Amino acid sequence: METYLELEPLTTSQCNNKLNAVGDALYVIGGKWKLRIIIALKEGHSRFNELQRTIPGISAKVLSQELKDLELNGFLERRVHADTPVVVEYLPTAYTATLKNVLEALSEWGEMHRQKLREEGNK
Amino acid sequence: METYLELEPLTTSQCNNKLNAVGDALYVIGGKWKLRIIIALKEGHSRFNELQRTIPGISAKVLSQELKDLELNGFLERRVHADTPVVVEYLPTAYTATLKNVLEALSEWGEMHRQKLREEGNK
DNA sequence: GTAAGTAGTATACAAAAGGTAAGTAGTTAC
DNA sequence: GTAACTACTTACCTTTTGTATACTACTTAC
Repeated sequence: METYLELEPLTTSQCNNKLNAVGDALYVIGGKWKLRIIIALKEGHSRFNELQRTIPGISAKVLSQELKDLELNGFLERRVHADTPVVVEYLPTAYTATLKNVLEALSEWGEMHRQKLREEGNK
Repeated sequence: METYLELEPLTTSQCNNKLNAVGDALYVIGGKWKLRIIIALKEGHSRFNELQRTIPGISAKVLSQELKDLELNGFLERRVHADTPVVVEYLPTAYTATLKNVLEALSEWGEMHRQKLREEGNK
């Protein structure tokens, strides 16, 4: 369509692919809690109440919803141990490991951004 | 606190830092549209209606809101050319460039995820 | 028996995010 | 003058997300 600007590195369709890919990613790992939960899982927190304590501000209802969502999308396995005290474990799957680069990039950028805000606050 | 698992690479405070950093990042670039708009800006689309055409599904209201937000957070510069037909340009700033790794990681992961979904659909 | 911990669900409500449709105010084209 | 394009704003509505509180059901501790 309108490619009237001198330097446009991507074609319209390539640009749309990139837009869609980022959209797809945000669709499954976007939102306030998904990545936080995934990080907590990767750190070894596997029990419901433990996760709720680890992630500040999340309610039982939202945690429950998000865990179901993450299970549906293949990011975790819900393992129920039907022993005397019923214990439920949420464990990250191999697919979760594919998010490594995303998590690193986001966490690095987030730290950098926080640093920037701190500096601006001191002005 | 509970470091009962054999392999826990981060301390509790390091884990919290990571959680917070990702939270900070999602706070400014999360949501349905922010990254899409940033990508469109980086592709050289700079005018309001052009952006609206480039980003499928966004309304004028939401685009307007998000542009204000992005400007406040230093991701773009709003340049008004007060010539006869008033032209407004939205231009990505140098700070936007710091998102490079984040965008690449997200777009790569998104493509991979889409591929996975396609394969599962064919089963 | 009472309190606290396990893993949640139910219910009601509030707030935030996002979407629709129309309007404004000016310019340009025919 | 009428239609279309520029860059939005406004009012209203729906959907999503989150909060708060209570409740189930079972176990362990005192």
